[in-house]
Amino acid sequence: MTETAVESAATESKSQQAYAAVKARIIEGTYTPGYRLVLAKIAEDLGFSVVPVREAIRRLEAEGLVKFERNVGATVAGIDPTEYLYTMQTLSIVEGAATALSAPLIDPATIARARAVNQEMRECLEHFDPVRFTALNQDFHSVLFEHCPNPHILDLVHRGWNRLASLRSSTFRFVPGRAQESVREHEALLQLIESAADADTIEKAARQHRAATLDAYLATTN
Amino acid sequence: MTETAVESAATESKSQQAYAAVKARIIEGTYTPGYRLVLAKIAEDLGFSVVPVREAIRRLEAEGLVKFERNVGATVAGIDPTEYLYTMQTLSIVEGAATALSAPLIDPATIARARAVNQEMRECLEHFDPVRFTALNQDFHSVLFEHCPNPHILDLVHRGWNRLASLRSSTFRFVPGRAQESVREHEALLQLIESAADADTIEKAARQHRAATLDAYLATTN
DNA sequence: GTCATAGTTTTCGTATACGATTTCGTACTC
DNA sequence: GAGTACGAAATCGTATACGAAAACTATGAC
Repeated sequence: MTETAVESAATESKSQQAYAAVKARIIEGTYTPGYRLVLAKIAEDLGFSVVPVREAIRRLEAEGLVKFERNVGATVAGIDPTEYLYTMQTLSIVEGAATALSAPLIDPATIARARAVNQEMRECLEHFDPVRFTALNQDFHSVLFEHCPNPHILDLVHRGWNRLASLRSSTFRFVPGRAQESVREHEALLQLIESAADADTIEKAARQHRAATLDAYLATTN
Repeated sequence: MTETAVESAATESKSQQAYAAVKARIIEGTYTPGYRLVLAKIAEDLGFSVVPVREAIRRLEAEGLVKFERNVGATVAGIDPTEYLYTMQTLSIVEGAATALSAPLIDPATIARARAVNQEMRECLEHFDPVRFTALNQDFHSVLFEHCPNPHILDLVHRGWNRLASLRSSTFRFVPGRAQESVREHEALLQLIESAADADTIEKAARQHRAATLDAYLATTN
């Protein structure tokens, strides 16, 4: 479920390849926030010309991963705490909605898989492996969203995740105190889904799950 | 508040101009869904070369207004009823959230302005002016969102609106029966905001306001 | 009359080239 | 020593050009 680096078949356009390559580098942390993305340099690294690279960068800009300034250039976006707040708040809303929409379509087997992921997360806590924990956290929700009936909302969720991923090596980090609660909330969420709770209850729980992490962050800064 | 056609100052990059121009044409209905956007042709129309046009089209694709297929070309997106459902559902969620977030920041003067817009909408109903009604409807919500504290969510709202606008001349239309209810719901919403109702109540009302239109549409097709 | 096939045309995809703008470094002035 | 002005370098923005893929059309076989 981890994103493979993808040196995809030549059937993909170069702009597509450039997009995937730069995006991967941002998400995996090679290019950290503030890193200057010089078109010519990236083009040379990837082995093709600037036009497709430029297109890729603009696409990343549309997703909020890159900040582009006219006649100046592109940089990896966003260490701004305000931006973090916006992203988390938005994510809280769309994740809540995605969970509520998906819940009625989740079968017991899927619940079991999600529970297995959550169990792994518990183990990560014991061995203190925050990187894997974060990845699993995303996997957990991905499992829940597998049958999400609205791809638009799912897309918004993914965009939010990407944004957060790009902030990985910045000031916004894994909060140890939250992690244990997070695992507990996951289990509570699964039980709500199993018991076919009404959409509203599930949405609130899922929303709160994300919002609590934001609150934990805000608490550390105030 | 209506979008002026904008033959903006030459201080804007051509790709930016192309983006605005094509977007405007889609939203105003010159390019209807299915219309084929040939890069070379648009470039010639606008008086510059294909590269910036290409970039503009890709940007519009990211916003969902255009569908782009490798080695085939671009067409104006989306008359698909499914797509309409996704968009409306998403819009219901993000508008609900935007309204709830904005509500505490709305002052009496703003309420008054919103009410004035709503009054105009009532008059539009009497003269049967659906085009203006639709525009005013957007204005109404724009007024409410003026102080929305989360620009990301506001951006999602605008994207949804643009998508809907692009569908204007398609099968999804002004539903006369809904319009009267819509005006009533606007007033109810204003009263909730005035009375400082809790965020949850406001969010539900705003969400339902959009969802009801979707339901009305679905009722006509079933 | 329908289907398959080959050739033509259209259109996209990307490389290269050059002009425009910004930035950075240096020298000069106060 | 601080600030400003000028020039050089870096980088972006767009035009043009050509190769590649797909779509269209016409021709022929069954």
